[in-house]
Amino acid sequence: MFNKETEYAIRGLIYIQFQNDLNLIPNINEIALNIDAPQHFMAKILQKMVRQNFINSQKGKGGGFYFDKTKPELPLIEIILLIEGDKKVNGCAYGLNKCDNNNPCPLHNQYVPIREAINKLFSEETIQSMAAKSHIDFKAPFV
Amino acid sequence: MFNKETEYAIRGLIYIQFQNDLNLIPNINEIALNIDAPQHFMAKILQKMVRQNFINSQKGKGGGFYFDKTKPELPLIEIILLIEGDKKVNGCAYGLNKCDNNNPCPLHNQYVPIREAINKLFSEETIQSMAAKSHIDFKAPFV
DNA sequence: ATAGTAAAAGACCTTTTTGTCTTTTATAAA
DNA sequence: TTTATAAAAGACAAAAAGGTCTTTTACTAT
Repeated sequence: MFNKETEYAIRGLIYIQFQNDLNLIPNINEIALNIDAPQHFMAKILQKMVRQNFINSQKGKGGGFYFDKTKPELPLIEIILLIEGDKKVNGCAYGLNKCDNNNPCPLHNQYVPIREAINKLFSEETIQSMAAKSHIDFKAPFV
Repeated sequence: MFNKETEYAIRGLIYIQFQNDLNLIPNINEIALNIDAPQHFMAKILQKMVRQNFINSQKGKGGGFYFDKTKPELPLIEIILLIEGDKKVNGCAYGLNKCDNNNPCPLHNQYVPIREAINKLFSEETIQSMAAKSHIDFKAPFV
């Protein structure tokens, strides 16, 4: 469904939120280890998240990553759009650049409702709602 | 939704079927041109389709590609599985290797019905049913 | 037969994605 | 104020996806 970068981003953010809920601020090392992502690749991804203001970071001893609790929840779709772009979520499955009700590709009519369901799911589901569904035993479920 | 190879494969096969319906056997040059794919890349893809027995080919003057009319219709899912593999269509969106009702990822319950709808669509829709929905004016809709 | 045509095959190249390594900068605790 | 720590930055490398070019093989129409 998603590429690696998006997958790591989602898992990493959920891990951060999950730890934040326990009043902890995890660092990259810990995050990468627990969500099974390459450490430095994960670092780059989280830098991007910080630049986008999805999360905050703290340098130095005791530092790490955390969500601003005063901000609204972060829907998955924002992460997907940032990393994979609009085509991933609104593009034509057949590859037409303009594909709509007036100019439908051979898949259009059947595909549209599915695409809408996907959009709905990823707009409603947030990092916070997903963190709440996660297990305490977060470790190594990706093997 | 799909990678380039799958997209070209689907479009190419539909083009072939569409021309076959007019009693024509298109060659690679014509196919690539009309579906807006790179010629030699398209050639490789169609070779794969021939090896899988999805289509037949004919070398020499007047040659090209065609479907065996005595065979059943070709569902999209077979092409997708061949090129992108099972994960594309049955993988966990969150990246778990085992994700099921007993061991659900935070997206599982909401994602499963969508995945099933996608599977249903691509199992029911065939190259032949899509060719039947295509326009005579096949050319250059991909710009 | 043979000449022309079109697919098959395979070597090669480019771009994107994924991943690694090293250096720099900021911060907090001692 | 120094030291340890952790994020930021950026150069580099490997692998995968996407694409090109050339040669070989097979076939068909003449």
